[in-house]
Amino acid sequence: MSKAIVSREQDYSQWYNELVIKAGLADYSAVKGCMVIKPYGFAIWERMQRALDDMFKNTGHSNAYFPLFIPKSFFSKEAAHVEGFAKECAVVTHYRLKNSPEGIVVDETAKLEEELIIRPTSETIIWNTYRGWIQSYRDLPLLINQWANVVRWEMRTRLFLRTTEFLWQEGHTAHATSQEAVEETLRILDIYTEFAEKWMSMPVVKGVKTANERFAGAVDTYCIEALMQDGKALQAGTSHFLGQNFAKAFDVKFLNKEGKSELVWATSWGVSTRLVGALIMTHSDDDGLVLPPMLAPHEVIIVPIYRDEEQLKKIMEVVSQINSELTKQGIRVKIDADDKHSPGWKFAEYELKGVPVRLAIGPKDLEKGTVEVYRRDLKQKQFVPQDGIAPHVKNLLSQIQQSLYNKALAFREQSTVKVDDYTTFKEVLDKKGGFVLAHWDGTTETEEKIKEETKATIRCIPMDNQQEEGNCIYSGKPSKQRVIFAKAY
RNA sequence: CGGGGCGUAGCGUAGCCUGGUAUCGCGCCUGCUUUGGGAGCAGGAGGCCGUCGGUUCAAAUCCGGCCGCCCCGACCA
Repeated sequence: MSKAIVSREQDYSQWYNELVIKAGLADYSAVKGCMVIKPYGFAIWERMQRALDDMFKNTGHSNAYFPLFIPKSFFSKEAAHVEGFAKECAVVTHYRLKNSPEGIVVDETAKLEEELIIRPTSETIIWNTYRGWIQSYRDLPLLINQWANVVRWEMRTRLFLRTTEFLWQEGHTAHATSQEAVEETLRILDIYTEFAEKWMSMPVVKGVKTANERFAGAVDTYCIEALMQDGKALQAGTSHFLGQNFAKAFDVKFLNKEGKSELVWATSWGVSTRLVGALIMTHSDDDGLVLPPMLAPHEVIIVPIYRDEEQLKKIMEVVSQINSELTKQGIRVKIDADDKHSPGWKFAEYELKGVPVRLAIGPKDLEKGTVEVYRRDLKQKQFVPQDGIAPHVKNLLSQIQQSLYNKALAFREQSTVKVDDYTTFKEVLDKKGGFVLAHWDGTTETEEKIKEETKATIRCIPMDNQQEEGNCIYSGKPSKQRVIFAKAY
């Protein structure tokens, strides 16, 4: 089977789909809109989970687990929240099947008294629970995260980027004061930023969503926005300051130090398996996946090259030695001494899978005491002495991690333009895409109009945005700052 | 839900217009030779041509219904 994939230039979305399938990250499933995450794809997600989980734990959060099902009545308690999610909820109405002449059918006598919603997010069930957990200021802050699956019945799906069921983490915290809750919201936004930039080598813009793009039920939604290689923006994570909206809806109060009863302040925040899609679209090329070492299931693949068993044995002595040196440095190594494929096949395969560094060791290396070192991102080969290989590779991996970030950042910078008139605005979005920095009058009406006419939305108002007098690109009304417009995933 | 495309071996496909024994490549099995960029040769296995119905002596091919998937758009992380 030829595993060559279509080029990005030819058809970007086909490139993406083929890459996901051929690199063995995921498969389509028997259920429309749902995917099977295959071991290699899941391994990447597991590395993401571990890194994020450590960061959450280091900032005082604990994991817990809440039910998949949410009573329908819970959902209707927060008005904006229901409205935001009502259109995409899967609903469980019955709890039994039975045999019939037509085969297995739903047993109509087994109807649930109250329908259960399959969680699209867990605010409601969690806040209903928190009511029982919080009585006094001593119970606060309550800092909880859960790793879970959620279901949102989307009209159109795309592997990792938008599937009907997806995996994520959702943090839900309760605080005594508004200020504390806002601080938490921003602390998490910083964690997401650090994760995206350090681990994924993916530069992001931190910002605030406009009213239009805000989470249903939030007072403020903060986000990190990344730019993909095709010039489209991707929201990589969100952190919400929920104010007292859910506390009001679920009557969650605490007694403060003065013995007075107050509503608690809340946050919620999440990132999902969508990040795997973001990772793919940020770094990969026409030969396949390119993974940043810190998230790659294997940082190094070692391919021995040999003619016969005897030679393999000799080469494997060197391979084992190198493997143990690398492993001692904490590097994740895979050795592929399999006889079923030729070295050439393996080279292509591990390039497709994005393994950052490949070491090839053959008879010539035995003679010369060298190793062929190949780096996936730049497709460069060099011969390096076996002596001192571990520090060399260690250094190379961190160079790759940094270089991927630099490259992605350079791309984003060159794809970010300031625009001051609507004609140019449309032209840029049409031809080039990318982030367009433009003045906006702050109204939802203008935002909607622009969206209708150009398909571009306001991705965010960047944090610490430079204040600058100007006129709205659409209405001409005065504006104090530029916001980021882009077409988005 | 609208528009487009597709359904033939595990995967990718030809054949369909103009009906008559189902094509090719990859993969798989056996053997030998190979192995530093997706190895070569020889032999072999594998098909209710998505599904239901119609037309016909005869249907992968023509006609109709249904089902499924992918892509583009509206909705959204």
